[in-house]
Amino acid sequence: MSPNFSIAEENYIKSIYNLQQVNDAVSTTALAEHLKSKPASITDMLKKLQAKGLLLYNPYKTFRLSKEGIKAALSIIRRHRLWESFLVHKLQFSWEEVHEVAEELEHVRSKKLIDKLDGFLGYPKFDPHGDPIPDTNGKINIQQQLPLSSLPLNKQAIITAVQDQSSELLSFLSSLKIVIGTRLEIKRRLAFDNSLEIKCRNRQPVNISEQVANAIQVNPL
Amino acid sequence: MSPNFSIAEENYIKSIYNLQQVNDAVSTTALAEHLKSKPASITDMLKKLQAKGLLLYNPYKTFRLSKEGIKAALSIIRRHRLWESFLVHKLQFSWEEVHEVAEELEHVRSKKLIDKLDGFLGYPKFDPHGDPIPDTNGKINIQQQLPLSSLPLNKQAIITAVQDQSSELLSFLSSLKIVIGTRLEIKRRLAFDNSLEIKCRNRQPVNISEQVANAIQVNPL
DNA sequence: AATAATTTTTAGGCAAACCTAAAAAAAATA
DNA sequence: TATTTTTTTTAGGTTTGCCTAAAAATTATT
Repeated sequence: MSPNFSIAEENYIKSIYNLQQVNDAVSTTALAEHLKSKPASITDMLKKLQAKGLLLYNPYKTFRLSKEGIKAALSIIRRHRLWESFLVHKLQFSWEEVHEVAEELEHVRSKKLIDKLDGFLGYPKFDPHGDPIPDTNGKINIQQQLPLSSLPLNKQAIITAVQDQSSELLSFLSSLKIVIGTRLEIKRRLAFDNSLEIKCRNRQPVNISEQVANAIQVNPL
Repeated sequence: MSPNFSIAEENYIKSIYNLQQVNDAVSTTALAEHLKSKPASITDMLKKLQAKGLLLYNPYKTFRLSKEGIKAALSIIRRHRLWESFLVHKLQFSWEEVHEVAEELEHVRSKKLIDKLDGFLGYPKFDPHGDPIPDTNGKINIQQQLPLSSLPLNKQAIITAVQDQSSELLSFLSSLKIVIGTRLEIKRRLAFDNSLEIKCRNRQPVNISEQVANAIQVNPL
């Protein structure tokens, strides 16, 4: 008897989950931006989610999902990622265009459908973006994390975190379109300074220093 | 630029389409029953649909979809029937349990998704219930209708109508679990009385008289 | 044709999910 | 610490889609 949430609620739950993966707790403004809505609307929904026991929330403070909320989030994320896999592997959608469609499909709430789809796809462990797919029970493969500098040559990996107090590095990387979630591999390792030539999907390779590579955490696929 | 309808609107359009297939025009009460809602709610929506040019409607009279409305209906029905096919043929859902899930999937409005799904399924002409699937342009195969008595041996067909004033025949047939929509084929034709041995899917064959076979209209697959 | 019964619409409300503008609280700064 | 700035919440409003109860129109019956 897993409870049923409205589409709006599901979107909030998923967004909060995604944001708190990065920052541990979420602010009203951040969530409003993520959902392209207004802070006042967020407050409305926070109260509803808290009343349902999905959210740990004190007025004027940041908030995060409860155990229950995380369970709900993982089930929504499972649906999303399985549909993305279906779209790419069965319907030949390209990697970039699946998100929007999966965003709609994920709201079809039939456990049987999703479990059958999972089987049809061969119980994939990762979606086409390299993100892990939670299993029927909501268990998600803990992402193995290592510094980019220790990633073997030509092995694909996803950026999971960037160690950076100043956020200078973060903005440098994001100017290169390298952000958390970006999939990349190392094409070359230059011996004289240990700098790396990295390649993101279909983009031109870029060169980064050993120090930067040490600060980037990745999850090998 | 096909216009986008809300889920509620789509459900109304589809129900009106289905009802007017039987009766040519639809009444407020009939639609309310079909949608499990109340007549007053129907009136509300009728005004909206008329304002959008989807409905031919005069207050206190029966109504029907406009050209535009039929076009919209066919696109929704296309989605529904393709998803039903997917569920049965790819995910091994049984024939009876697909409707509910397809009811949700049909509201995912991505033409590209549906056209790709169509290709993935091999451009099926009929859904698992035997109902015809409209093509990308909304063209639907007109159901060829003939009396069961003229159906060739071993050719599958779907019952589309039963000619019966008294409804005595209808209740007799439904006691045999033979209703509109039932899929069957003729296994034997007995020469001495022209009675037929018919077989429905995985059930035991039953025998029906020539008169009954004349009253049953079918659509060969 | 007049009246009764049924069907449909109108009127007024409700809940969900959003919004803007103003008030309150928290955080940053002088 | 006091003040300013930023963030969050409250108050009140909108739209969509539904509801009930009463009024109006249509249909059926006498």
